[in-house]
Amino acid sequence: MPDNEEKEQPRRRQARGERRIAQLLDAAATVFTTTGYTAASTNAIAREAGVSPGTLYQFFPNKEAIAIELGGRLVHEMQTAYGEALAPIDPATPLEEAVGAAVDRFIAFNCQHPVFFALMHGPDIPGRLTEEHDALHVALVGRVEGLLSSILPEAPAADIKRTAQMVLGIYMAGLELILAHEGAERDAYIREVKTALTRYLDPLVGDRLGRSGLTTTP
Amino acid sequence: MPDNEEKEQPRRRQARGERRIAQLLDAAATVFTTTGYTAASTNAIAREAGVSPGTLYQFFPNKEAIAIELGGRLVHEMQTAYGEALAPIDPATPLEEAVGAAVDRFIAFNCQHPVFFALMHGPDIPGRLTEEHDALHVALVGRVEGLLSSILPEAPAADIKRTAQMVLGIYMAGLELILAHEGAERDAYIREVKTALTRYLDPLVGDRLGRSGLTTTP
DNA sequence: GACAAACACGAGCGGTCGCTCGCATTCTGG
DNA sequence: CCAGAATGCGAGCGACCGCTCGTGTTTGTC
Repeated sequence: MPDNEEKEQPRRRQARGERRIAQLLDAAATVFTTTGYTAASTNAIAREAGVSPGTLYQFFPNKEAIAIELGGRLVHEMQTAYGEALAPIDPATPLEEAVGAAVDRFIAFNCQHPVFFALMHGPDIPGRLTEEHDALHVALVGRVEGLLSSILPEAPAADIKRTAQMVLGIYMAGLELILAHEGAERDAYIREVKTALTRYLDPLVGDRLGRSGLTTTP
Repeated sequence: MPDNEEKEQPRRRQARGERRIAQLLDAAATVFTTTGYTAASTNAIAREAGVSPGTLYQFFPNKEAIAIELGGRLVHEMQTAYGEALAPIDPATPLEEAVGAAVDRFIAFNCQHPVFFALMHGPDIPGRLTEEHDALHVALVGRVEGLLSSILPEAPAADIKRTAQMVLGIYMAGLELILAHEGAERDAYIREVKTALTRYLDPLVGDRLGRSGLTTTP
């Protein structure tokens, strides 16, 4: 069977259809952000997009598929974002700068796409999306682990893993505070998150670089 | 109308009724923990408690009231718990001990009552319960603020507030990790949370106690 | 212009959920 | 012991939600 071009794609989208899809995803983003996934009704999404429920179901087989598609696009964008944010391991740059740059990237992304936080942190997200979120999470943890173990090659893997998880946890907690504030106060919280992460990590990298760490009772 | 004893209390509970209420609240706790508030159905709670839906509604006017009552009791217990955990400001004890003791208290509470975390962190909690949660949160932040400002009397109130919020945020993030693990790994995460909090706060109190803080470029 | 496919509509189907109501059973006070 | 309150039951009501389907309109192709 050499010429079944795709597994299933008897649908030739027109330009109008692509526009509708984007329209519906935008509407879904706002509805999901305000009410969460479960409480969001497909009729409400269609209404927000200015179309009928039937129209919505011409482009998405069910409610979950909307979240999947939306989440998928966000994850894709996120991957490029954190690829730029965490990829280059530059041992020469001081910790504060590295942390600051990474945090700034992620903050910018989450401020541009508030749905992301809402979709990925609700306890009511559909199964398929949970997998994507978990995959993204372990990818992020893996990246941080890679950075940490390149700086601390002698540390046990389990310790590295815990530290990476804590780093992400601290960042997430800070992100919630950051998104809850605006203007100058938001900037202050951004600085505070960077401070917290730097203080948490400084004793680790400080030891290696021969700086004065917080090692007690030498 | 001088003798309307209470606003509304024509209901004289029997011992059996009190037992049923406790039974229903226990059932609600398990259902809420496993499925969250919105997804939890009153019929499921009644089934879990081994009673009929009608019986449930003899003791609670609606689904929200169940969560309210359950949340109220938890908040009450929580208040005594954090009263013991954060009340005594002992400037002599080292930071690590103080943080460690406080964290241990809260961890113990949350491990005994996993509903608390589920109810207070779902995006779908009913309005009245959100108020209780917010009240508890500002109370906790206030306590931490009090502790911090007693140690750092010269620090601006806004900075103290942000630090207190970050402390709670780091703890909450750690709590999620702690609850997600068991046994030795859980203990390791408990230690990690204490480490993170200590490192975050040490430069602040370290300055005051004349220890070597992380103050850069003096 | 003709024809098919893609697009759009919205009433409504099946199902679930919160909650009610009529009635049976058990407890309590006099 | 008995009247009445408290407790218990469970079928089912009304509302909403995800989703469908028959029908009509627009778009691309020849």
